[in-house]
Amino acid sequence: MGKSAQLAALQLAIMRVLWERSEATVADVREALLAEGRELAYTTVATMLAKMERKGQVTHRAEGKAFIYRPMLGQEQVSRSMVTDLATRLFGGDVTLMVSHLLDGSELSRDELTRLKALIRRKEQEERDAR
Amino acid sequence: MGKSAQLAALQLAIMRVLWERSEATVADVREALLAEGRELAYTTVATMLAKMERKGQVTHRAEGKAFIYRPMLGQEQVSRSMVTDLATRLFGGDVTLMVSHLLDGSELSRDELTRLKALIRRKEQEERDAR
DNA sequence: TGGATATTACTACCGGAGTAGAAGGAGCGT
DNA sequence: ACGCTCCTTCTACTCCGGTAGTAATATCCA
Repeated sequence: MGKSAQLAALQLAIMRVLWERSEATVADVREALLAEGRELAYTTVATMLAKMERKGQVTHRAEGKAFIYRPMLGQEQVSRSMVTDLATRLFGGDVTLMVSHLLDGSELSRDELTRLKALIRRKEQEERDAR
Repeated sequence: MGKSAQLAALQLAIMRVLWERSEATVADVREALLAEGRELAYTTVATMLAKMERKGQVTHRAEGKAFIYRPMLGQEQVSRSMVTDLATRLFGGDVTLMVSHLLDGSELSRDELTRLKALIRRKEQEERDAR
């Protein structure tokens, strides 16, 4: 059973950067966050990464003077556990309720709707195969 | 614009009790939480409710000796904002990704799948109407 | 009326997220 | 060799969620 990995806001933002680039220095992460509107001191990012390493969420190796950080949690794993956790806490696990709120809370392009239908069809297929 | 209402774990659990009963005393809330496995001291629940009142999440009126608390946030409102907030933080707002993880992370009955299809059809309809 | 009981009010504490300054080391250009 | 810049390390502080004890107060019952 995959352990439940909950990440707080900034931690998640940092992870997203690491996931995107596979690995990154403190400066890299900081710049990426800056580009999305989060102005943080260099040391703030460094401190966070150190704390996250202590918890096993990331690792680093030294390369020259700087540290290069890599994620230790998969995006899939984190996403899945955070999503299902929220679904549980909010709706007692009723997925349709969750999806319903998701749809209501956001504008959807026709393209996205098409993709959603495809997802469901695939899921139905799996369902059929399983029995 | 409905403001984004984020609730932490215990706060949400308390809210769920209030939503279910419309209103409740501290003892009521405590008992409900106890019934779902959270053993908390009476004063813990009271403190939490007081803190939540300071933030405008609940109100109370005195009736006899005890306070009766009522929620000040709608379940819809909170659900929607928490779900869309997570979708943003996790997938940059890509709803299909979110749904995808939701589907992968849980077993779905044929019934649920049917309901999901209905949801999407309804959404397509809205989309069409809107333009 | 007086004591037991239920309820609120106040205060305190812990841990974790988030934030950042100050200090110290390493490398580089000139 | 010197100073500048980039980097890590250490330390500290604030805020909030969660948790609960103790004190004060109201209520009810015998």
